[in-house]
Amino acid sequence: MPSSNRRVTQQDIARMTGVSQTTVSIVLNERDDAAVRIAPETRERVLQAIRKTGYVADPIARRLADQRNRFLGVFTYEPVFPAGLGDFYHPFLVGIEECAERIGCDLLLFTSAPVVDGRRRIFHQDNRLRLADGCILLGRWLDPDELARLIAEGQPFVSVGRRDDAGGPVPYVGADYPTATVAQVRKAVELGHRRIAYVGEGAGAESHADRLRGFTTAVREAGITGVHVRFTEAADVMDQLREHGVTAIFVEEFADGAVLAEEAGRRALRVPDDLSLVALGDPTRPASTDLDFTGYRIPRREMGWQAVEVLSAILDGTGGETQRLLPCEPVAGATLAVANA
Amino acid sequence: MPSSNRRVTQQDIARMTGVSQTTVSIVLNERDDAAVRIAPETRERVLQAIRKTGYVADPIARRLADQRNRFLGVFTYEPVFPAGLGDFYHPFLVGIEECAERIGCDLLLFTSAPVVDGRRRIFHQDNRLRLADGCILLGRWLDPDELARLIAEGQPFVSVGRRDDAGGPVPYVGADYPTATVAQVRKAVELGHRRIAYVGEGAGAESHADRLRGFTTAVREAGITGVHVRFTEAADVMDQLREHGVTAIFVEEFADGAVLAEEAGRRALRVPDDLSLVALGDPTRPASTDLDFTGYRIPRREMGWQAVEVLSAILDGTGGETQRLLPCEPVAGATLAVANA
DNA sequence: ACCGCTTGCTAATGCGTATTAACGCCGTAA
DNA sequence: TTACGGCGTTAATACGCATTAGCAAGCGGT
Repeated sequence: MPSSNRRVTQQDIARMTGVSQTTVSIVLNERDDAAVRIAPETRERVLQAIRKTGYVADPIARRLADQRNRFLGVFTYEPVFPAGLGDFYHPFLVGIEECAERIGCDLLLFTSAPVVDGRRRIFHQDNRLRLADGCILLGRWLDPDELARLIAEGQPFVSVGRRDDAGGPVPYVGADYPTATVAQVRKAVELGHRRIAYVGEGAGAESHADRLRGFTTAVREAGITGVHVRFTEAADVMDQLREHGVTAIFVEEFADGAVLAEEAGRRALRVPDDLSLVALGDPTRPASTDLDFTGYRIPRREMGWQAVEVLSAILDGTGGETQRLLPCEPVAGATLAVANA
Repeated sequence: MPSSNRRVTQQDIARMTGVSQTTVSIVLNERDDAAVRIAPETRERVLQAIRKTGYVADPIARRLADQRNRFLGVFTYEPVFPAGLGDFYHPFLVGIEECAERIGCDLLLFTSAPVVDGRRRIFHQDNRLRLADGCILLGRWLDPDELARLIAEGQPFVSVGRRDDAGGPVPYVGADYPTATVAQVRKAVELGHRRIAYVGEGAGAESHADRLRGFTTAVREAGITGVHVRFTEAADVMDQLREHGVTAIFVEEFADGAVLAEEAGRRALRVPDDLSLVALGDPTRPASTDLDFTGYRIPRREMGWQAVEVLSAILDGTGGETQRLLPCEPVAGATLAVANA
């Protein structure tokens, strides 16, 4: 019952028991080496003092000695807890947290990263990434220059989502968009579609490029016609698609799919009877629709989980593949049907 | 370009620059005492080395020496990122993150706290709360023993949600349930209700007790009849309420309200024509209902924000009220109408 | 009596930072 | 010439813990 304000330290316990601080540390850590041992009665005396005072080792000092703080940083260009609902990032974080809990690490959210030109920056006046043992990077698009610098500086990190090389291979856990997209196109081909379209950027973020690549590959493989249309305005896009005689549309962004479906309705086109729609992934923006879209699901939670797993392996120096692609789960849905045009 | 795995230290910078570790520390902390000063050119040399290496002070060491590292801890008894949707805690975290970003602190999520007896514990073998400068505690119910210990040990923390004294006043930012509840009851009274009920625990968590207290106060004030029924099964509860001739029900839990509305429907009772329903706060569990409930909204985001504000004040030693109650915003809704019984 | 071995413990050190006291230098006043 | 004070920097230390090397005592064997 020390009324003093100061925390009880091993030194205090040592003095109370008439032993050295080292002894207290040894007893605490239950070390049973041949090299260092403590007589049972001494051990008991120390333990009693510990119990009496309610002593707990200071985690800060412990980690100083450890050379590891067991913090995993989480960096996102947007706020980690977005204000908007229908949150795309949430599942990743669920996986990240679950795995972090499992391996006994705390998560450090870099909320203090200053916002420049409308988004956070990794590198800035005082880059706090180093505060953690390693970091998870989250975002549809990561600045290649910043990635390159991370690699050059040898900072342990893992990206959620595949990334192109940036002056070296980038450790990542991504979704296998090409394979998943190819599967969707094949399904459409089997249903008789011969003129299909990819609607979206198809470039910029790796996840977009990967989808388009899968689309293009499958189109060539099947020997059918595939057009690529950037999304601008629903009416314009739909005009173009109709001109090309497209019967199935593959949308990069779920939300764009919802908008196109609406436009189709306006033109008295039934989905999927007159026009098929396939959503290449989950909504990244809120989208309102009653349709049960055909497409695939990004294994977000699993990606988060495995990203932490890979990071952990990197930190432990355990070998292992540092680039992983996870399969997307197909969703049957109700917007893809037999071609009819 | 140090390819070594070790993190860069002040000592490294010092060696690179040909100065002492002390000098580096001084430059870093921008100390401008009369007692200790550094020539501008030396300072510049050091700063360049720091920039080149991307050095950041080890937060652990800093905290050991300095007692501060600009981390704010966030402790929750449940996972911070819950798997379920319709997440009750999310808005609190949005506010917490926003304010943390504002004051330039990073957030440390204590995901590593081990689960004992089905929930996380603050105190255990190595309590990591101290790793942060201060902590935000989140949860419907916080163990009073753990709170008492936090207070006794003088750990800086703030609870989101009002808490009873635990061996001393608990710093908190809570919602003013009593006032908000009184207002709802008064509204019902004005509409002619004379026999009303409170459905819920009304005890245990402070937030429950506060609601019931408001209810009781208002009932007494109005000189009407108020009964308290614990929620068990919808049918049972409804039976009891009908026996008492209740015309307006105040539910502690939104979800229970939804269930009761359903039960009412089963008995051909129209809401609100035959029976009024008031929800005392937002859903804490997912609830499916088409009803636009009358009641009030808990200022969750604002509570999170202000909790960080209070914590920051505590850490700075700035005075100020450490117990705040925020008003709840009334929601007109469509489930409270003129009494009819 | 000496060596060698075991047992039980401690002194010393390092981890990375912040702080304090002090040191050497230079110029100026006494 | 000496004393002195401002300037720029550093050596030393503390923080609380873990770890390593090593010390002292006891004991059996030659």
